[in-house]
Formats: sequence, structure tokens, C-alpha cells
Amino acid sequence: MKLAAKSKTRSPPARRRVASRAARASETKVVSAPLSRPNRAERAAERRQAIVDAAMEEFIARGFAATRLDDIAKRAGVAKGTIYLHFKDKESMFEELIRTAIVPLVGRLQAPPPAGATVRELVEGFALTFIREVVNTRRGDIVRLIVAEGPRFPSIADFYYREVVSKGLAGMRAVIELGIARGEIANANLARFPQILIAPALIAVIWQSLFAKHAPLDAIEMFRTHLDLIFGERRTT
Amino acid sequence: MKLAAKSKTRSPPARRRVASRAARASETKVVSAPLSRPNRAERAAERRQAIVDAAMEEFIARGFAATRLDDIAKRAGVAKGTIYLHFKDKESMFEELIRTAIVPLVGRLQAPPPAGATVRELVEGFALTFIREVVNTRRGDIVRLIVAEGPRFPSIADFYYREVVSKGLAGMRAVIELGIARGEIANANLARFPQILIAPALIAVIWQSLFAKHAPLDAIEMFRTHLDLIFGERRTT
DNA sequence: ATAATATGACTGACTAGTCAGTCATATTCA
DNA sequence: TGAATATGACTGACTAGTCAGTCATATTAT
Repeated sequence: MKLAAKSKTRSPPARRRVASRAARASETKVVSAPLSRPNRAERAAERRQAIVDAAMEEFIARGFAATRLDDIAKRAGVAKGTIYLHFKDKESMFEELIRTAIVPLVGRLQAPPPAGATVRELVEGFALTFIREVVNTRRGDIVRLIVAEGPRFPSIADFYYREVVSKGLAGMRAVIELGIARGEIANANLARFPQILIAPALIAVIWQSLFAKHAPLDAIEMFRTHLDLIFGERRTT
Repeated sequence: MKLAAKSKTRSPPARRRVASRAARASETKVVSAPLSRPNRAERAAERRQAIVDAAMEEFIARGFAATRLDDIAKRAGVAKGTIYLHFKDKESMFEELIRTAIVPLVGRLQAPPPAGATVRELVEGFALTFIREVVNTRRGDIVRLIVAEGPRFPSIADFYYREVVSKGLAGMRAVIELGIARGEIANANLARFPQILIAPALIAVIWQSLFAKHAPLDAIEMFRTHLDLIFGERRTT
């Protein structure tokens, strides 16, 4: 009983501009055509990205359960059904978003290995990157989201542990051991708990979300002070 | 679809169950006061507490939005309507829970001021209490819940900042300044960032919820290592 | 008795997920 | 070349629920 007859009026949904056939004839197979005239596949990818972006915003703002797919669709400028062309269901979408949001974050942090630097400079470099790229951006909210929803999405917590936490900590441990070997770090026990090195960064993430409006926190200065504890008073700057 | 309107006259629901109430009365009360026959006020308080406990479990397990009042009622052993005799609505209940769960926690931590102790012993005492009473208990999950839901419940975040964070940090700052004055703490900057002192404890809370099953974390040993950084290598124990 | 409490069936608002149908684009064929 | 045909991305009304909050009725306690 789909009273179909009435739907002739379908509001024409602002279809994106495209041009036609003359062009098609001249350039049949240009693969990576620049964004001037997106073809079907490119437009689809665009829309998927719009959905991903919109979903991220909504999930960050409301958490998993309270986020409405209608709102995601609206924000992305697509119909709700379109979401289901790209994602199996709400849960899959959430999991995939969190996963992909995390991956580039790791690469960024383990990327730059400057040669002639002290271990402290190395660590400080990591920290500055983290604070700049995570603490003061939307990515920080993603970290908070993982803390928030992790227990209800064990697969996310597991993935995050494998791909981010264990790798990140292993990297930190290596750096710490280097520092110990070079005599920059006095306390050899620190290598057993690389979490200590990270702790103030995580605190900063949480602080920004919850308490920044009550008392702004200078994450960089806090981290430097923390490094003073680990490496000794000497300050780089 | 919603063929509602017709049932003006609520169908008389064959009521049964009469004995159960008496049965319940006989099996109540073993816990605290040795009153064999609790009076009205006491029973009401009991039920309220049952609701509070049940709600806590459910909120911790599912978060605010995904928790069903039917489940709370079931777990508490009351009817759903009973909840509304004690709480205005779901949101009020959640807020009150978080609030009341936190208050005793602060008192506990600023309570015992032993006289002839070093500052390090003082801090270590705090930390052990925190780890015992929070990290390894349901209270830790409440802390996580605050981090998770805080942004969507500003009044909770505000309350928590006023009553817990600012007071806790002020207390820590005082202790740090004492340590500096006594020469136990070398880095005077630490007083500017008492968060650093707390950081590993918060890490431990989060770790227990998310990653303990992958890699158990010895929170106490981690904290001692952290104290070594602050107070110098010598270990108390 | 009768006021205070407790109950749970019920309502209405809200939402995840579906699917028949549309139409811009792509492909085929004369 | 361009008309005919095929494709599949996209839409949004719709279904099948779910659940917070209400209230008429029932059950104590005093």
C-alpha cells in the first residue's frame, strides 16, 4: 500500500552541476581528472566523505547512542538512505569512523626521527606535535570518545589497544631506554611504565573537553615541567 | 498504524499477586540497623537506595542515553513508576547519582593528615587510598562516566570541577608547596601544574576500564615510579 | 478508615533501518 | 554521432519497533 500516485512532485534536490556530453566525447578515459568535473565515482566518494565528516561531528557532540542518523544525513546533505549505501548500520559506521580517525594519528607521531637530537628534544618534539595535532583539535574529542564508548565497543577498544596504545607505548619505551642508555634519564624504572610519559598529554585532552572554560591549561608548559621531572631541571627553551 | 483512540476505558487487567508483598516484608532488612520491622520511612529509603545502586550499575554499563529505566527498575526490584516517586526524571537521576557518588570521594582523600610524615609519605598515602578506593572499584567507572558524559551534561562537569577538581588540585598544590619548602621536591614549577601529580592515577582508571584485559597494569608500582621522578630516586618501601 | 505508596499497562514521541521508485550518467548500437 | 537502453546512486515515505514518562488502580501502614 504505497500510495504512489501522489509522489509526482518530488522536490528536485539541488542536484550538483554537471556538464554534459561534449566534454565526454573529447576525454574518454582520463583517470584522475581534477575536481573540476567529478564523474560518478568521484561524486560518490565525495558524498561518502561528507557522511564521514558529518558523522564524526555528531558522534563527538552526542556520543553513539544519542546521535541520530537523520541529523548525520542532514548535516552531510544527503538522504538517510544514502548512508546505508556506504555503511551497514549505525554501529558499523561508528566503528569504522573511530578506526580510521585513529590511524593517521599514529603515523604522525612515529614519523620524524631527527638524527642529531637529544632524547629530550625527541620527546618534546613528539609532545608538541601531539598537543598541536590532537589536544587542541577535534582529534582530542575522538580520544575522549574512545574512552567514553570503549567499554561498550570492545572491538574498538581492542583495535585501539593493538594499533595505537601498544605501538605508542613500545615506541615510548624505546625512546626511554635510549635516554637511559645515554644517561639523560636517571630513573631506569621509567621504561617499565611508559604510560607515565604520556599521562600529562591525556590529562590535557580531557581537561580541554571538560574544564578549559573554568581554568585554561597551558598544555605545553605543563608537559615541559613534566619533562623536567624526567630529564632533570634543565629547560630547552 | 497506531490504532489507539478507542481504549478510553482501560481494559481491566486481571490483577493477581497478593502474597508477594508480605513475603518481601519478611525477607527484608538484614543489612544495617537490626530493625525487624522497618517502618515506612526506612523502607522508602531502602528502595531509594536500591534504585540508586541499580541505576549506577546500568549507567556505568551503558552510558546515559542507552540506559533504560525499565532495566533500572527491574534490577532494583521496583516498578518503573516507583522511580518517579524518588526522581524527577532520567536526567535528574543521572545528575544526582554522579554528584553523590563523588562527594565522599573527596572527603576521603583530604581527610587523613598524619603529622610526623614526609611529604612523599603523605602523597603516597593519598595515592594508595585513591588506587584502592577508586581505581580498583566501581568508582573508577564513575570517573570514566564523567569524562564520557561531561560534555553533554555541563552542570555535572561544572559541579565536578567545583567540588572535586579544583579542591583536589588545591590540596595537591598545598602539598607540593610544602614539599618544595621542605626541600623534598626540587622542581618548584610543579606547584603550577598539580595535574601532573594526579595524571598517572587517572591513566590507571582509564587503563583498567579499557585495556586491563590486554595488559594488566600495576597502578601502585607505576605511581611509585612517578613519585621517584618527583621526589628523587629513593624508594620508601 | 484513609493517606501514603507502589504498581505496571498504556501512550505518544521518536528513530533505526527498508525499499520502490527516480533520474543523471554511462554504455551500446545503428 | 546521437538515439536507445542500461546502470546504480540517490531519495524519502514508510515500517516496526523502542522507551521515557503518566495515571488509574491496588496495596500497605498508621
